[in-house]
Formats: sequence, C-alpha cells, structure tokens
Amino acid sequence: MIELDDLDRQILRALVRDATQSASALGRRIGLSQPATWRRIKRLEEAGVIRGRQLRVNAEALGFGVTVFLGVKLATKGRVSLEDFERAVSAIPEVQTVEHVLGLYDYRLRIVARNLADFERVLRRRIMTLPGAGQVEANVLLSEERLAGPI
Amino acid sequence: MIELDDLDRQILRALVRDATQSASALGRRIGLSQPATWRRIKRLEEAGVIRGRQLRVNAEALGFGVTVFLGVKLATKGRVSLEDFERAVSAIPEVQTVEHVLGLYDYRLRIVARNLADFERVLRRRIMTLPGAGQVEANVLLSEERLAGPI
DNA sequence: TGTGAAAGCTGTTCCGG
DNA sequence: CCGGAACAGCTTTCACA
Repeated sequence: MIELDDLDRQILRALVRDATQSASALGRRIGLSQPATWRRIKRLEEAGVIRGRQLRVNAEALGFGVTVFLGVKLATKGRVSLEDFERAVSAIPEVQTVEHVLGLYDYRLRIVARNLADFERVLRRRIMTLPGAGQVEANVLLSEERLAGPI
Repeated sequence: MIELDDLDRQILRALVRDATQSASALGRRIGLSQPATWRRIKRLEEAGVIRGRQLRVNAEALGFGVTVFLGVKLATKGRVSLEDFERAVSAIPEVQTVEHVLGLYDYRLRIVARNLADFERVLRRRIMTLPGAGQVEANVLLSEERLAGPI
C-alpha cells in the first residue's frame, strides 16, 4: 500500500482513460515537467500500483456482437473440481474473463458470441458440458461504462 | 467488421497481454519488420478493432482489498429512471464499472472497497439510496483471469 | 522533490521491390 | 503487401537546484 498525492491521482486517472498519451503531454496538462511526470509513473509501476497496459479490443468490430455475463454454480466443489473447471473454462475461446467469486454463484464468466444463436451453441456445447457445471444465470450486455474508480 | 489473418491475430493477442511492447520487438517475434508490424497495428486502430490502450491499476496496492460484483434490479424503470440511475451510480467513487444488462438484473456494478466493513458502508449509504434501486445481489471477487477471447 | 539537457529508441513517413 | 532508410518525437538517464 502506498500513499498518493493529487498529482499521482491525476496521472492514474488520465492513463486509465488513455494509456497512449506521452509523459510530456500529460505533464503539460497537470503542470509538471516531462521527466517529473515520467518518474512518478515509474514509481507507481515499481510500487505495483500500475500493473501494466492492456489493449482494448472492440469485439463487435470482429463480428462478436453479443456479450453475456454468466453466473455459474458448481454441482460439486472440491479443490480438484475448481481447478478442473478453471482449466476447462479457460480453454473455451469465447470466454474473455473468468472470475472466481463468493456468493450465489461460484464463477462469473464474460463470454462473447457472434449472435444469440451462436451464444446458445457455446452455452449448450461448451459451458453445460464443463466438469462440475451446475446451475447458470445469464445477463446479456446492453451497454457498459468504465469509470476510474476511487483513485 | 474486418477479416484478420494469423499475423493480425498474433499481434492482437500479444498486445492484449502487454500493450507496452514496441512494434519492432513484436515484429521480431512474429517474423515481421518493424514498419510492417506498425502498419498492421495502425490498420486495426483505424478499422475500430483496437479501441485504445488502458492502464491496469492494482486496487489492492492502493488499499482497496475488496472487489464486489453487484447485480441491481430497479424498482421502477422508465427511460428517465434509467438515466437517473446511471448518472447517480457513475458519481459513486467506489464504482469501477457500470454494465446495463438484460436478465434477472438490470445493472451489474463492479465496486471496490477497503474491506468488507467499508463495502457495507458503500452498499447502505450509497447504493441502497440510489434513485430506483430495488433488489441487489452481491458476489465477492476471489480471483480473476483475463483471457484473450476469440481473437 | 523539482528542472534542463543529452543519448538511445520508437513511432512515423518516405521510397523502392 | 513487404523491407530499408530517414526524421521527429519520445523515453530514459544524468547532473544540478
């Protein structure tokens, strides 16, 4: 855990929105020189606050128009079955995210498909045949907004 | 929608894992020159396949050890109440993502908090007082894996 | 901490196969 | 479509207030 000042917070918020902007452009906006901005970014990386930079891919542009969040309840859950389930679900190409959670469901999956018919195929032939998969609950994504969070 | 070849797919998969790597380093690994790799990335950006690059912030390193997914069912849902709800929920600092979904719930929120006691505070004083908020269902995140998806 | 300047790479754009 | 060469701009480092 590390303490941030206002400038650090401004830097993080700006880079969460767009990680391509240069340290000089960012520094100019927040009233800091280019090396000063760069050193702060480096410090945040070394402190583990910045985990990396990730490409945001637009699945729709590739023909995957449907995104579904799937809550999955396992029928049997020992340590082995958790690992088996995770390994098997990670091998499904349509699965974008695997979240192990506590609550009504054991896993939450983010799945993309070309359309709803394609999603039904994934659900029936890939998900429901997973080792240990029990009850599922689906939510179809309509729109999504990513915020900075409490930075 | 755009057709990708193997090289495009390799580029996307590599940049989803780490968007910091240079076109020359990436090109060397997939057997392409630096300008050729750069041109492909540029083409993917212009086609809208690449939406941008985002910083991945480690909330735990900032003292936010608890991540909760919250399904929210609205009590009343006209067009106005949807917009009111979205505006109000976007203003809560602890909310990282707002997903408008179809299914048992109307919205799915990704919320971070310092600990479970802090989450209870957010839930009682921020979420439950939202305009139109009805039934909620929480899932506490244990671990998460982000995959490339069907690229 | 902050600034300013210098060195090495990268992104970006040419042109020719 | 690719690769090679050139330039501007950036990242990265250093010295100093």
